[in-house]
Amino acid sequence: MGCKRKAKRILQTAERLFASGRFHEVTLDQICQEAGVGKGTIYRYFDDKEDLYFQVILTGLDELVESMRQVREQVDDPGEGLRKAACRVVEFYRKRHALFRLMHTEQIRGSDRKGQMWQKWHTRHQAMLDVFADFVRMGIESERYTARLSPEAIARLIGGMLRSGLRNEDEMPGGDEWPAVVVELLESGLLPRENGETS
Amino acid sequence: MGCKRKAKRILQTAERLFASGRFHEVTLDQICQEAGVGKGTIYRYFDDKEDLYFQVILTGLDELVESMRQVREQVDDPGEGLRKAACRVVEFYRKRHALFRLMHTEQIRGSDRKGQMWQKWHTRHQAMLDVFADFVRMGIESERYTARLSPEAIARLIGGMLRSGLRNEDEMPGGDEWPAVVVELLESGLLPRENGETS
Amino acid sequence: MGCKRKAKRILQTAERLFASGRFHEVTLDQICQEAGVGKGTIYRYFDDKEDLYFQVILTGLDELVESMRQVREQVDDPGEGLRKAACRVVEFYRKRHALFRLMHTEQIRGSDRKGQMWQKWHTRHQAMLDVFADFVRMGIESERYTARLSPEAIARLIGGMLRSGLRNEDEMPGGDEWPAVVVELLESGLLPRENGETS
Amino acid sequence: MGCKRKAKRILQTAERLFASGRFHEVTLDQICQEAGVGKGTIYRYFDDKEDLYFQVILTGLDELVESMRQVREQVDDPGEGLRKAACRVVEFYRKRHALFRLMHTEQIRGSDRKGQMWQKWHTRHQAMLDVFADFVRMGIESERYTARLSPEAIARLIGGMLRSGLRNEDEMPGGDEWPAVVVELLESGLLPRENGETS
DNA sequence: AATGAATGAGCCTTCATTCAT
DNA sequence: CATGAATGAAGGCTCATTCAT
Repeated sequence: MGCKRKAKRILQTAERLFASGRFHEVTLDQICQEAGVGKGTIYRYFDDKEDLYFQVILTGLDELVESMRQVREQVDDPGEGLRKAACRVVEFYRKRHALFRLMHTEQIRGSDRKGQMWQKWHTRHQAMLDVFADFVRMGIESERYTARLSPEAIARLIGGMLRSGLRNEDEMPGGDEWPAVVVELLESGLLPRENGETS
Repeated sequence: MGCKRKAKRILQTAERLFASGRFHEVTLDQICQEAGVGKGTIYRYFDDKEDLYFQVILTGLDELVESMRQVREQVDDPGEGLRKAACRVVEFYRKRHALFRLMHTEQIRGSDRKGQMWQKWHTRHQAMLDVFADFVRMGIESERYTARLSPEAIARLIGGMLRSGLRNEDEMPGGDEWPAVVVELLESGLLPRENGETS
Repeated sequence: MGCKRKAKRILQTAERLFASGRFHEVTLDQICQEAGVGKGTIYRYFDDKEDLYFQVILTGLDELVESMRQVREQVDDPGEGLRKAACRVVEFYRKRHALFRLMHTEQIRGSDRKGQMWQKWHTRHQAMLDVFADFVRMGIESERYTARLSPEAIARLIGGMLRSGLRNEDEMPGGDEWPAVVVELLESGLLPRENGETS
Repeated sequence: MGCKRKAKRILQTAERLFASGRFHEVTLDQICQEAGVGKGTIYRYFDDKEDLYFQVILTGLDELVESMRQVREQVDDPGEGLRKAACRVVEFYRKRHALFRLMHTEQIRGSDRKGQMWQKWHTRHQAMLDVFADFVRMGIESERYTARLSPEAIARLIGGMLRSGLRNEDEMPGGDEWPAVVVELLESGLLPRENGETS
């Protein structure tokens, strides 16, 4: 039966609200009100407010990770892979704008339940970055790329650039191309090349 | 006389505590306790908890901006400028680790007082990025650099990479060199060069 | 069901406590404690402490006004009407001694929410005095009374006398008669009459 | 030396401010600010906030009592005495409008220091009313007045009427005459007289 | 004597959580 | 299962009072 329908509604509403304000500025009253459920219902599906918060994030990240893995399986060329993956990330966060803010909140390390949650966040975030890292590694192993940094480090740098780009899309080139442009910049660098071709 | 001494103490304590937990997890009791001042004293120097929070951020950013501007005035070469500026940012955040978390929290836009605070944050953040953008522009105008992105956009990308690097310094090359390495990567790109020189 | 039961309990307790001390001397802790409800419950039924305060007053005044209007509908003779109305006022305040203090507190004029509350207070207070004024007007129109003051002014004077009497009932004639005696004094005056009849 | 100057300034400012809001709405910061003295200075002349509050009231009442006693010594005729005393009260409160609100606040009975203060208030208030009572008694003893109420009770009634009149001067006859008119109403009554003359 | 920065007890208010219906 | 009235712990904030200068 639609017993998970309500959980879904709660998650969606929470995603929207948590994105519009800080944790302590969003009340469970707001969430259950806008989700159209009773306040107690939240506690039937989630342990507490913190749990709901993390479920929103983890559920979202799961979708993104799944989407990224498809790219890795479908593309062989490192450059194309990085570009597609980058576009995939940006597309995802454009649609789920609310999630964007949540995902990149600084985590608090700890050993309690909250710490375990961040552990899960870490795993998924890593899984997403691994797609970038895999393509970079592929490029290095095929001697197409050369770099003084590890694939993992480069993956993080890509992540950082995409994040900055998303936060300021108005400064980026229009359309859906900018993630590709960013990746190409990383491939070619700022210094002009003799055989200037990039892709 | 040391009439501002207390305000300083409060700011420092608040910086440390706000960095160790989210806004709502830090109580004014903690702050005044660890700062060694009475609770009311906080309100002599700051409007309220929110104001204190912002002052911590803005005060920190001011220091960083000042430090960055020195680089711009001391260095002429674009590449060296970018490297030094990048190192300056990383050095700053290493010393003020606590500030790092705070500075990159997602801002909430608004027209009220909180919105005005974020406006100020924006101004300072922009001023910091402008140093990067200026060096990039310098490089482009001297035809040393070539890029399909605006200097401002590239500045943001650098900022994003540094942020990612700082959050995962263990994955970056050891020592104080990695910011320079990151800048060099951006300069040279991943694709191998015929005349392999980098800087 | 008894969903308003708690609000009633809160109002009654607040009436008693507010009457025993000034606004700032009564704490919500006292109120909810003595009312046997949780502190948060107060805020389910009232906006804040100030609102509770005004609701106590307005609710009480409503009862009095209702009681007064009955007198106006039941009595035709001006003198009898004034006497009965006066007795009604005094009886009411004797039973609701706590309310007496509250009702005659000086109001603060203003245009904010507090001002609106006092506006409501004014309306009800006026409605109560109108009963007196109506009887006086009736007496004047039937040429039974003659006066250099408007019925409204006389109504206020009656109100003032009753207030003074209530505050010092020990100086007034015993029993329930003194309000009637006061009205009769106003009717006949202090100067002796040739045909000494009073009522 | 002018060491009492400051106390005077504080009293005057406090009188104005206490009249403009309730006890808890007036802060010592406001008072010392508007009085142009340091906050600590208040405590050199007054025990605490409560003490200052009462000193404002008592000081004012003392002036009024003094003024009333002059009337009693200068006038012999009961009617004229009552009229002059009534006018004196109204004149006083017109000039010291701020005091009016304070003087008629309901007192809280108690045995502590606050209770002692109200005791003093009572003494002065009684002294003021005694002037009215004395004239009434004079009238009764000279068989000019006849009444079923004691002179003290009638004095209170007069006080009550004047209070009501003051609170609603716009409803009273214009000019300075209305206190006299009120007293004359009490003398003559509402019922028409055969030999209609009043004074 | 005068000042006003500093204090901290105390209070209002919020809101996550519970549980009777 | 769902609800939302009730709860009370917790925290932001105020302001009377003190005391070093």
